[in-house]
Formats: sequence, structure tokens, C-alpha cells
Amino acid sequence: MTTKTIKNMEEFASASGISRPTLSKYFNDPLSVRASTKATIEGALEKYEYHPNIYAINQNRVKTKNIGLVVPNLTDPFFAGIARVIESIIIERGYNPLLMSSHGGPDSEIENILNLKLLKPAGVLLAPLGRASNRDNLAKLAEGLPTVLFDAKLEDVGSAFIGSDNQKSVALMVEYLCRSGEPPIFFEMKNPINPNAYKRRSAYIEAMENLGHKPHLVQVEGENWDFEKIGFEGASKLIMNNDLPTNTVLCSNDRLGIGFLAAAFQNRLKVGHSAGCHLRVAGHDDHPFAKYTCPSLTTVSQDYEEIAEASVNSLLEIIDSSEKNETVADNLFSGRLVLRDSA
Amino acid sequence: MTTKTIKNMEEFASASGISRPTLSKYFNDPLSVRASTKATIEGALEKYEYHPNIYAINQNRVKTKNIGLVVPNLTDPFFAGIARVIESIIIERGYNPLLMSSHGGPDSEIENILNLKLLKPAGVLLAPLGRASNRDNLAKLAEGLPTVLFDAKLEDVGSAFIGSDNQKSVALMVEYLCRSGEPPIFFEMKNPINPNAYKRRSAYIEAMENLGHKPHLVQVEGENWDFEKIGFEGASKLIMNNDLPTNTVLCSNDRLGIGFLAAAFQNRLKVGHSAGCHLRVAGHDDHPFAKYTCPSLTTVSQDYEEIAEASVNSLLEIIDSSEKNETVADNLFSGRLVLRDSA
DNA sequence: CATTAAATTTTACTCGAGTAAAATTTTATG
DNA sequence: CATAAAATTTTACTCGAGTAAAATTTAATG
Repeated sequence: MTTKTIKNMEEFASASGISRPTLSKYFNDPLSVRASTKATIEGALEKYEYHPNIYAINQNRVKTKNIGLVVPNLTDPFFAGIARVIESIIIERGYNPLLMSSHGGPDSEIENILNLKLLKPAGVLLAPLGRASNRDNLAKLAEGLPTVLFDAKLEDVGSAFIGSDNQKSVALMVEYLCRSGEPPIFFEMKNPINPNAYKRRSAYIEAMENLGHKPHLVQVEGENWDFEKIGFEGASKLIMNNDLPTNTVLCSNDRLGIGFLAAAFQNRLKVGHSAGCHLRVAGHDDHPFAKYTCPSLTTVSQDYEEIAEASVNSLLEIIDSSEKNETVADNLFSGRLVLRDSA
Repeated sequence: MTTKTIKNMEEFASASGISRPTLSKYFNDPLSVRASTKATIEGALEKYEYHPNIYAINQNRVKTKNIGLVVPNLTDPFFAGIARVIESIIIERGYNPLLMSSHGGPDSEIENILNLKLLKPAGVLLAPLGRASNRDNLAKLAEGLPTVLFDAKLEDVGSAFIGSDNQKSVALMVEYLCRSGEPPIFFEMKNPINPNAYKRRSAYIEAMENLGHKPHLVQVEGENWDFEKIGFEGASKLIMNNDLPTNTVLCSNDRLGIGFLAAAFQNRLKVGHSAGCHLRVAGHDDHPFAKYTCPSLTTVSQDYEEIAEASVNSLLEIIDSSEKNETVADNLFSGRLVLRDSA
């Protein structure tokens, strides 16, 4: 038990009897050395405590094993959830995730990417803020840096996009609602920040028209990410002014829906599809709390695992191919209808 | 506009006419050089694009400007929220936050700290998992590394603790509930992971006894962090078996409360303090969605800013004082009663 | 067992800063 | 304006790996 403390690879080389360059090779890829050598090294690693110095390792590398993961807002359970899944996949693939949130707005988004670039990452997975994003700036920063967008797409930024097929999933929901009751109105923000919202809006319109119904948009004010509040206040006004043309409401996302449900409850409107209910409300995203709203929220679920896996795969593909401007085709996943009590 | 690309400090030194050691000093602390020198450097920085190489900077440093921020679970809005506030304070103070989540359990918590240590951080802000934490291991890792615990305390780990004064805040709520109606039962998990839960339990018992009431604990099964689900299932059983001895329930935290409210709703129990209600339900924490539950949840709010600020302050104090085993006194903040519709 | 291919070791150089000590310049002070 | 104090420059060394090239050892193959 000579638990002598090892300071650097040099010392570990003499302690283990393996040359430093071979050790270096081992730490970069344990399988790149002979099995017997690997065993010797791992034996020594158990005996001595040694970890390569991360800073020294990366100093000369043009590209590190770091992968940036930038999301708009970790306070939003959707992003917290997907970030968590993506992180574990990145680790699984032998990379090191660096998680950052752009909650401070477009400037903070740019700054995140700048800070990341100083860390010479192998690539970046970016869920952009959306409309608010400083697109030109992002595009410039992403040049030469393998970048995959997920959740929201920005034209000319990054070389791949993974997201949900709003077109399909909204159509799914609209069809269900029409089939089972009155055609829905669409409850959304007037100027959404997230591009998905625009896709959902037009998907709603198209789906309604396809079914021979007249689309009806209800657009509430609100500029920030405080969707529950925006939904609550918008719905409250709507209900008080008796402005609801039908008994069925499709919300652009679950968080607006949660606000809507709260407003309905406070105004003694019974929500649900059973007899005696005044209103049906549906959402989109399958928010983690959608199961526990009152009543539980009918919605469309997005498969976190699927989106996460596809995003990481695309990025690693681009990193490995090392071809300059490889562009991978968009990858859209269709949601699954989740029927609960609210609609 | 000689926008020649600068590779290293050497080149920037000749480009700017300032010697490398002085530049080095400037980048470590811009105010440590003469004002005129500072101006010259900053002029050159606008003309040339140069950023010191982070890895080279930190290679020789015993301590970097990194501060680790480890929370149990970023999917929990409380931690997402507080992490966000802490991050911005850390940046404000000139440090660089490294955010990690221990959602994978005690092993992942240990691994987070290990990974952090490789990055030679100036200190760590740790919200431990709690009972599940590998305490001995954490204590060993924290030795010699300035560590401040927040949210949950572990004996002999870290040199300071910042959290909420459960004793006071629970008493506040119990008194309110008793004053305004029937004394509450306490709805909680049988074996909570979080130490706060134990403090709240005994605070409840004490407060009830002080008021001359008999405490009544209702303890539901559940081992993980899926509190809404645990609350929902526990409450459903309770309601179906007609096992509620009073009409007032104090939940150990808001997430359990959210589950409880959903169960009550699905069982057609009216929750609230107005006439015709069957049940009063209160929570603890002021979860971001507590405002939008049905009915909105009466709870105790914790001041994120306050806790965040105090945590960072304690840590920086310890870092700066550089005294070996300085231990700062615990710092407990008392919550504020937030009265809403549910109780 | 000879031959070849693969893996490892040796040697030597690189990367981009931090930093200490001595020499020099600049600024502040009286 | 002389002098002391503060800031800067010069010089030179360090840190902990990555990595390329040549020399050597080991393993695989027939």
C-alpha cells in the first residue's frame, strides 16, 4: 500500500512502469492500447491516486471532449427535463456536457456561446430563445463550430435541427377535439417568442380548414416566459368578458393551459368532457405537471428520450465527419395524444 | 484596421505594446494596473480579438475562479429557480459558476464533486441530496475545499449552512391554520430524503403541542423525488378510505400539496376556506406553480434571493479568508406566510 | 521459427500562460 | 526638482500534458 501521491503523468509513468506517451494514449482512449497494457495501467490506477490535469490536457487540443448544452430557461420543466436526458446521453458517449441557460435573454444567449467557445468544445447543442435570439450573431458564432439546434429552429444557424412535428401533433389534437365535441378555438400569445408557437398556430388553422371548420385565434398579450401567468390573465379576461365562442379551447402549450385552468377554476367554470362541464381545455407538450392539474390536462406528449437521442446523434455525426459544412436533414418527431380529463 | 488574428498573450503583448506579465496581471484583475495602462490595453482589445486561453490560465493555478454549484435535481422548480439566482450572483462577483445536478442519486452527487475537484474550483455550493447522500464520502471530499451547504444540512460536511428556518415557518403556518379553523394534520412522506422534511415534522409536532393540540402525522410511502405522484397517490388512498380525522391538511411541501389537491379534485372534495368547502390544504415552499393550482395554494414562501445571496457571501468569505477550517455559523431565514385560496 | 505488423518506448519539442526577481520607468510627494 | 514609492518591463523558469519521429519490443501469422 504505497499510497504515494502522484502529481503528474510523469510520476505516474514511473510508478506504473508505463511510458508517458502510452499513458497519454490510454487516457484518450483506453482501448487504443494493448489489453495487457490496459490491465497494468488500471492496476496502477487502483493503487495510486492519479487523474490527468484537465487544463493541461485541453491546452493543446484544438477540440476538447466538451459539448455545450444551451437551453433558454432551466426553470421551464420541459427544458430541465430534456437537458437532463441529453446530459446523460452525452456522458454515455464519452463526452463532457456543459450546461448553460440563456434565461437572461438574447445577450445572455450570445454570451453563453462565447464562453463556450473559449472552452473549445467539440460541438454545441442549442435550444435557442427563438424570435428574441440574435440570429445573425448566433449564425456567425456557430460557423466552424459543430452546432445542432433542437426544440426551436433558426434559419441559417447550425447544421441540423431536431424538434417536434407540430404540424402533425396539432392536427392530431384538433381532429380529436372536433370528433369528440365542438371544434376548438386556439389560445395563444400574440407575439410568441418560441417559433414552435407559430408552427402550431398555422398547423391549427390548416387542420381546422381541412375539417371544414373556421379557425378562431384568441391571442393574449405577454412578452416573457411567465406562461402560466400570461395564460391565467388572458383567460380571466376572456371568461369575464364572456368572449368564448365555443366550449373547447386548444392552448398553444401546457403552461398556458395550466394558467387557463386556474382562471376557469376561479371563475367556477367546470372543465372536462363529462356531463355538466362548461368547457374543454387541451394543451400541448405533456408538461410534467399536466397529470396533476385540476382536471388533469389532455395534451400531446413529446418524447424527451427520442429528441435527446436524435440531437446528440446528429451532433456526434457532424463532429466525427469533420467535414466542414455538412448539413444534416431536419428530424421531426410526431407527438402522441395523451387523453386525460380536461378534454 | 489591422485585424490581424492574435494567438496568444505574447502576440497581444507586441500588438498592444504592453509587456506580457503586465497583461497577465490585467486579465487577473483589471484594476491592479495603472489607469493609463488599463486604457491602453482596453484600446488594443477593441482593435484586436484576443481572449486568454482558459486552460493555459488555469493550468498552473492551485485555485481557479470557478465555483461549483451542485443541486439535487434541476427538474425541481425550487432548485432550478435558486440555481438561477445563485448563478447570476456568482457571475456578478467575478467568478464562474459550474452548474451540476445530482439527479442520478448519491453516486452522481459524489461524481459531481469529484469532477468539480478536477477543475480546481475556488469553492463549492452544495445542496445535498439529504438522507440518501453518501455523507462520509462527501465530508472527505469537502476537506480542504471551501464548501457551503444550502437548503439541506449534513453534519460535518462543509463549513457553513444556509437554509430556511423550518421551525419558525411551520409554526407560523400551524398557528394560522389553528386560528382560522381546525388544527391541521401533517401530510408527509414516511422516509423523506430531504432533512428539511424531518425538521418540519418536529416543528409541526412542537407547534401543535404549544397550542394544546394533539399532533397527527399522516405518512405516505414513496422513496423518490416524484413528490406530486407520491402526494397524489397517498391522498387518493386517504380520501377513499375516509381516513381524514380533520378538515385541515398541512403538507410537508408544495409538491406533495399539488398532488394532494389533484386527488381531492378527482374525488370531488372541495378545497378552500370558504363556505361549502370540505377541506383546507396548505403547503410549504411557495412553489412557482402554487399560484396556479386549483384552488391556489396557501403556503410559506422562501426568499430565493436572500438564501442565494447569503450562500454566495458565506462561500466567498471562506474563500477569501483562506483560513483552513473556518466554520461560519448557520444562517437560517424565516419564511413568509402566503395566504391564498386553499386554506 | 522467421517475418511482419502492431504496440510501446525514447527522445525531444510544443502549447499558453503564471510568476518570481531584478532592472527600469513612471508617478506622487514634499 | 529630488526622492521615494509604485508600476512596469525584462528575463527566465515552471506547469502538465499532447504529439511527432525514430528505435525497440511484442504479438500475430503462416
